[in-house]
Amino acid sequence: METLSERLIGRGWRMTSQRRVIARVFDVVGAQHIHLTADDVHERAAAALPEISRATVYNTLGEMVDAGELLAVHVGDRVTRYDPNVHEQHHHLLCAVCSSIFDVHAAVLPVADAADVQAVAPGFVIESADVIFRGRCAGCR
Amino acid sequence: METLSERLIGRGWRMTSQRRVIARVFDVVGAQHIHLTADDVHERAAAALPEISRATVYNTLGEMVDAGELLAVHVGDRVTRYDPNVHEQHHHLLCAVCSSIFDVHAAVLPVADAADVQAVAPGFVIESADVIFRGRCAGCR
DNA sequence: CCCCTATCTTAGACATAGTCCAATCTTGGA
DNA sequence: TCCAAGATTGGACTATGTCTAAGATAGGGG
Repeated sequence: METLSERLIGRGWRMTSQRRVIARVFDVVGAQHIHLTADDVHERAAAALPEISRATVYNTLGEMVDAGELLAVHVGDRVTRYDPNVHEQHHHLLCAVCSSIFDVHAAVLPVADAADVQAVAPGFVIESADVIFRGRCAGCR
Repeated sequence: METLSERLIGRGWRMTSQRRVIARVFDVVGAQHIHLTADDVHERAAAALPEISRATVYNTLGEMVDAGELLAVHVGDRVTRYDPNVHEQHHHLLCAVCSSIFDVHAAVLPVADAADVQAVAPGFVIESADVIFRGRCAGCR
């Protein structure tokens, strides 16, 4: 699979040094099971490009989400995390103790009962579902 | 069903005017489909008790969640909403346009494929699942 | 009924995550 | 090489939530 950097070039994005380092943060760690906060990304990007600003990191991550190249993930704290695994439909497993996040494929897509949906919100059309499975990972049990 | 106020007394909580007013915010609106933010609650509580402080509202809501009398709901913005419907297992329907939230019963409990969970997070034990169904309500289509 | 103390409430400072803006700089096509 | 569109910047600003130390109060024991 192409790297994030390559896909951005393919979209015709102007390739600045800032965007290159931000994309590389996700390239180097690999596409699986990465859920960095914006400030995590800023910290890692700044290791390669010390003068990069927080505003640029926030702007760029937001643009990557809009372009569908990153997924914004929320697990109940107030922080947005960014997940480069946009090519496989998946949900998230969250350890209640250590807050580790894992990508997981739900075997059964959650389906809301149609009659119930129409009872509580007549005319509502469901387009997608996000699931957070909560539990404990091996190390925290 | 008992009101929230009554249940708190049953738990042996000291009943201050502040707690009474906060509980009544949830009592008056009814138990279904209420998802107020802390500042919403503060505003409504202050209508009855103008000198109530934000800190008290935040503390009290947190204690009610810890006691299992309110549910803290997160739908992807950075705000915690408080849901008094703790007696029926349910998930949430979120309108992408107007951000209305509805309680809904998922007919099929989402179940992660056991083999996949063990592949990505060996030893992980799932204890619960939160689902947010995203879509559009009748008025926003 | 009143007092005492454990508990609750308070104002405001602080923390965190994210947004916005006007000035400046840079990329990449002509 | 030049230049305009677009990207980046620092820092002020907003929103949501947390913390602290001082003062107030509920409600049980006497």
